[in-house]
Amino acid sequence: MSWTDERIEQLRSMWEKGLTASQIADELGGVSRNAVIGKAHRLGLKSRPSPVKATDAKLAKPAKSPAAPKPAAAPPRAAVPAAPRPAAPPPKPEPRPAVAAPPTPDGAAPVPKPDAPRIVSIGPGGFIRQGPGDQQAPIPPAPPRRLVPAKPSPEIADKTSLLDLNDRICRWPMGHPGEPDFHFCGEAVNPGFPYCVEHCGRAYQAQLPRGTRRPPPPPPFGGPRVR
DNA sequence: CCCTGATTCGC
DNA sequence: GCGAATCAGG
Repeated sequence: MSWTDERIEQLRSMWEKGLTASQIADELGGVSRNAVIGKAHRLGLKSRPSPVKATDAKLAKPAKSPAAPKPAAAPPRAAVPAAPRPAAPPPKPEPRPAVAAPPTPDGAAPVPKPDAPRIVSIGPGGFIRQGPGDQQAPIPPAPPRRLVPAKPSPEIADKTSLLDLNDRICRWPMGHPGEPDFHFCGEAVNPGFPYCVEHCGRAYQAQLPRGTRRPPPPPPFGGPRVR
């Protein structure tokens, strides 16, 4: 497997979400946990709570002198033909961070405090969608005033692969990356958005005042795993 | 032992 | 640049 832009973005997103390297490796598939960590460091995004003691700048390490941490003659790294390791085991379930939903007493006035914890929605690839209040500089190119009803397109019997993606078809992932039936929505996009009208509704969700319960939280990657 | 991330270094 | 091997803490 190679690090395509798509996969790098998934790595970034998951890494910043706090998923472990193993989980990320599982989601991406075809890469080891070490590969994920290595790539993350190469990307510059590093240093999340590590079990290993972070070397404090002030703390000098007496045990390790810069003179010769590792002498030249140290070939324990012999190329031993190890047994073929399973390249890509089937992904395993992963604990999804539950959406924070502070209980509001019935009848209580849903007054949104400025610093109240936000309920965020998760988009495909694990992006954290911003609530309306977080939109500092509106990035959406041209939010349409009115959403047209999604037109069903029965002729999408064929799956839309990664190679089929372009600027005009919906990139919403269906299934999970690495799995055999993983594909993309492929519907015509909502103009100005990377997704079709239906999936724009999943990707961009307005934050409703407290107390109002909306049906289902949007699951990333198109839904919970079925195993 | 298991897990984690960090680092090294041959490729 | 990549990632297995290795290290080191929890």
